[in-house]
Amino acid sequence: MKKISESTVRRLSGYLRLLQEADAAGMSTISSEELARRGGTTSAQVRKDLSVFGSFGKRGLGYPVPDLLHELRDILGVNRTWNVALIGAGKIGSALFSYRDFQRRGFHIRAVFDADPAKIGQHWGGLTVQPDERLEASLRSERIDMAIVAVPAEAAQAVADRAVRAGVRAVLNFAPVALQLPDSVAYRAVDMAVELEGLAFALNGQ
Amino acid sequence: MKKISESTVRRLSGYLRLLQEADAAGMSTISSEELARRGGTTSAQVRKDLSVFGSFGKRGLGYPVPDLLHELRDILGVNRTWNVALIGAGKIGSALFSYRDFQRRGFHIRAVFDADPAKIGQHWGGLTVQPDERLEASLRSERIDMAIVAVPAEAAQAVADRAVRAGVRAVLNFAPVALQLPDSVAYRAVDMAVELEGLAFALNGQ
DNA sequence: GGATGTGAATGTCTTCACAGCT
DNA sequence: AGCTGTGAAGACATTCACATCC
Repeated sequence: MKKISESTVRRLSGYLRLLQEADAAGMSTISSEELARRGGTTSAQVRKDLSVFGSFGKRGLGYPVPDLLHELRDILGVNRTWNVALIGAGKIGSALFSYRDFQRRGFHIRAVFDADPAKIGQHWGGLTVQPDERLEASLRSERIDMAIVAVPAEAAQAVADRAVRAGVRAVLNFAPVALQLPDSVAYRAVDMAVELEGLAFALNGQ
Repeated sequence: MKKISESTVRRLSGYLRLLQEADAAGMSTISSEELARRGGTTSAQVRKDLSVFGSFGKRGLGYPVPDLLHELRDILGVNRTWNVALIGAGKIGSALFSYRDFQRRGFHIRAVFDADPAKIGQHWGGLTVQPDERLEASLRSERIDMAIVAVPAEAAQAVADRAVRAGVRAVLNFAPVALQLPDSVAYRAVDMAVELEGLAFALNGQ
């Protein structure tokens, strides 16, 4: 199978959201031109992105919204449920937890961990914040697929290593540090400082 | 001046952080090899990235840490202070606000807004959460450079438009929607769903 | 000796443009 | 007539490899 670039996958996520909106709005068909306009890209790009996975459109008409929606869910792997653990129950962890859109999209938070005794034992939704020591046991018993790392920078590499040893195959990192993980683990990082510095750079050159 | 790609700028942010760590650790010099290893790239890439802006290294030795740190701050535009407004005082807004690393890095939150009467008037640090109606006036009087959009998806485009009309030149968007803004405005988006779907895609193909 | 800086080569991504369906 | 699907061209980014200098 052909290798798909990260930017392509990011755009596919964008198309998925646009199609959900179009579907909710009752549109039965949508053109590459329309997807491009709303997603901030070009129609040729949209067609190339989709053509890698198949021919979903009808010439002269565009793409049937419900079908393409289904296909994109398949492609991205969100037609199923993923078990997610939240490591770190601080400000960011709590904001992420209450972002219920996750659940709706099939990412179910099954466990929450923290090292702070004041946090341990708190009830979050139907879950109890577990102590750091329970990490390995709980990740295994809950068959966690993905770990969201939301601990201080100093602690991030250590918990990520432990999560990977406990069978986690994907990590989403919010700590401001570049984690070193085996290539077999899918990795994404969200870093506010990087984004703000990117904006500063853009403003700096006028 | 040569156009710099977004991925280059992202890597420069990474080098900046690594240099801060190296500086704190008392290292006086660092090689492209070392920066590459810690930053997850290659030494040739590091040298190419830096060479666009000048010759900062010494052959046979590497890069002088304090000098390169200073240069990178200049390049990225973080040797000065930026005035930031936080639009939306919900869970994400509050997590972002308390992320004091911003201040340390020169991004000062000068104003917070929300449309919810229960939030308006709350004291956050030295700031008072202001009503939505005050947006334009306050953005102008505080000379806000950047707006962080942390409102629900439905409200995001409208507040972003108003912020831009009030003179904001950069937008960091946390709402799960693609904002349409003039090219003159620097734009970055952080979207949890996109990241999680990227991980799901990676796991899906084994 | 050792690591930078950089053209040249290679690889990847995007845009063009049009044949081919509906 | 309209819009997709796709080779070919073009633009862009990364890697190689080595002359250059401390």
